[in-house]
Amino acid sequence: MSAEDRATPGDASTLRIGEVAKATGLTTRTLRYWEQLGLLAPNGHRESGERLYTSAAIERVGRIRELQDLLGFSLAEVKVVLDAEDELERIRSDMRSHTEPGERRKLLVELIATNDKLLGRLDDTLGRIQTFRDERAVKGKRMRKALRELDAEHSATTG
Amino acid sequence: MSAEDRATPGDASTLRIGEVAKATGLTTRTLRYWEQLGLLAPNGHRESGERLYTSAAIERVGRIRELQDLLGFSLAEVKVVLDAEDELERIRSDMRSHTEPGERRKLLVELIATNDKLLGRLDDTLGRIQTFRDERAVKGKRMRKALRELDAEHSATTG
DNA sequence: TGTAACCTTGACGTCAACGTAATACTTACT
DNA sequence: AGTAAGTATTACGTTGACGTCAAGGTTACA
Repeated sequence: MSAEDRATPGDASTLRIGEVAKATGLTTRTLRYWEQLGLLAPNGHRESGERLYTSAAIERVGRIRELQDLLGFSLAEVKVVLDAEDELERIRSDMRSHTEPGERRKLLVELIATNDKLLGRLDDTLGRIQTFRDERAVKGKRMRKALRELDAEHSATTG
Repeated sequence: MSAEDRATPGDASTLRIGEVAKATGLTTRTLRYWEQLGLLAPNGHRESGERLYTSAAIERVGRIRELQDLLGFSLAEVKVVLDAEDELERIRSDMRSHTEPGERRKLLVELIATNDKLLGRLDDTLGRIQTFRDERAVKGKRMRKALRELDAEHSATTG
């Protein structure tokens, strides 16, 4: 019967959904929801229907959180990025497969465009946050100066 | 009757809510909602109750959007930052008021702490986005290399 | 073998940040 | 003065990203 299972169920590196949840700090609900959105699929299922993951899922969760929290992407946007990454991985591991060179080239060009677009977006965001940061730094200096003046005034009064 | 109005209603620089909306690209609903949250108050009202703004409101909207979109702050977090900024402005314009120096100093120290905290958060975010960006750049280079190799292979076949 | 802990699939609830619609008054323009 | 366009308030609807039961099957360990 173990031959029926897809995800090497006896394997020590096989994780149940609760284990992935615990390892990532997410809830099982979130993991199922993300699966529903096509962000994170289990490696396979047992006959009972139980989801089985590998440790790669944990890394993928980290990637998703990075995009979600760090860059403020919606899960739909995250999916676009991850799909591109997956596509790239597929192409790279599939490089000498039976796929036609023309087709492969087309995919690559598409990926490069996607990547460049993302890079542009990142640079834009970086620039704007940098500007904002610098403004803040200037304000901080002004505030410290005001504080020093206040203290000098006080010591002049009391001294 | 015009003497009853608070916000210099005949003034050319006085804006109705729809004008602010048009100038900022927001809806009037959003402006009223933000007002409800204490983020953006009109400069005054007409007797009819109509809200009246100045161009400062437009700048403030920009500031809110910056915090909201750029840094991914919730409107509650935005409020904290804006309140601090307002407080600073009040202190600066009010520097020789009747407020006690001790009190002013305390406020200033508090503002500096808030600002430093925000700066730290910004730097953290900047660093992480930078890392992410660099990863992407590396991947881009790899992709371009793969593309070149693909093209070289093809020209070798056909040439 | 029992049974507590875990998993499954629904399905309804929640919270932020608005959208949208209804009703009534005001402003602006002809 | 008439009327279209704008505004106010109130209130219910929506969307994303989950939380939280409920009912029932499965796993794992004593």
